[in-house]
Amino acid sequence: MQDNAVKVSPDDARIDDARMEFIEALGFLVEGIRWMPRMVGRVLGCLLVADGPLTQAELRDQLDASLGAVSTATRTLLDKRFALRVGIPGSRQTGLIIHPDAWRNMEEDGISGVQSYANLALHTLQELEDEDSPATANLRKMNAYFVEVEQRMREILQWFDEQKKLEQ
Amino acid sequence: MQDNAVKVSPDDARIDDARMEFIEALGFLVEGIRWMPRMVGRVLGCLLVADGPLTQAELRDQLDASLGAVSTATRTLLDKRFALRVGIPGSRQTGLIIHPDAWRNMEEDGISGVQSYANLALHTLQELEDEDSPATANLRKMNAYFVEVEQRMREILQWFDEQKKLEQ
DNA sequence: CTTAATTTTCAGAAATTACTGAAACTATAT
DNA sequence: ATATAGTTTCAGTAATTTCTGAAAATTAAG
Repeated sequence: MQDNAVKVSPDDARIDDARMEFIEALGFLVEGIRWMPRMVGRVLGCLLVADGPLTQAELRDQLDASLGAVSTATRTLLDKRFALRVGIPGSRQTGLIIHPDAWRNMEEDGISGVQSYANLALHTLQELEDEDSPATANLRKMNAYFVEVEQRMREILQWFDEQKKLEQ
Repeated sequence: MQDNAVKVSPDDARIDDARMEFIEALGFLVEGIRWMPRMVGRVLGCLLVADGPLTQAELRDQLDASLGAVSTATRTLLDKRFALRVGIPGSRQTGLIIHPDAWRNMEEDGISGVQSYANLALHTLQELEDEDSPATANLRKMNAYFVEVEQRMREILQWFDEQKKLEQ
């Protein structure tokens, strides 16, 4: 039927536009994170809106980038446990998918950064031998804040674990 | 008394070392944030371990940096509401101190970043017209995560407000 | 083992970032 | 009003980042 063929194509195109917009927008957001080039965000975006594993060659085609850039971005996502490799039986290709725990892993990694700030303040407080000055008051406030943030981040990890339980 | 004079001086030196270490360490931590040069962290560090307002000239001396770099870092800290200007009566100098709500302001700013991620996922979901695919499942998980984080960050703002009430 | 598809690594180029030092600007004390 | 201490801006430079494209390495099928 002609009607059908005419109708489906534009729909598909619109969906592709939405996905491409998402990929580029995520690229910009991720670029706002240190040591996260835009390409990392774009590859992450591709994995998020893909309906199955993607090879690096497919990512290169979708993003019109070099294989080198895709490989580097892929490594970053694997290192950060945002992406996962999956084998494709009967093929020497390696598929990439979004890690099932990508966001939980992101949260987990964030905790160590927050701890660095908390520990730095605490360590300096100890060096200053608890004298009572504006400086030590500042450091105590700094430490209290980052300890509080860490606590909340741990609660988010628990939230993930409860979610997972509910799914099963 | 000689004993006193001999004893106090090394103590002071040790304290200064501790402060300088703090300043440099915070420089490195802050350098880990996009669009935050190390100098911003160092100036922030100076303000945190200072026992009173500092002028830009004093910051330059402590950090052995150029006035230009100090001025730019100062502007960044003022824009982000990490630092506050205080007038010094009878002087044309402007003092800089750590903002009393520095960490609360940091948290507040962080929320808009998290919202960007949540909104991007939601917007793309709407564009994809709630089809039921792996892609939309990914986007729903992404949105749920960032909404959850936003909620926790708002709780931290409340925690700050409660703290402030207790202080008074 | 050989071959071919795929991935990684790396040199070089382009773009960006962050500093210095000097000149321009601002504001206050006299 | 003037002089001067203090601050900002900006051109130039050094360092860093991120990409491309090609060569090297890896891996699995035949």
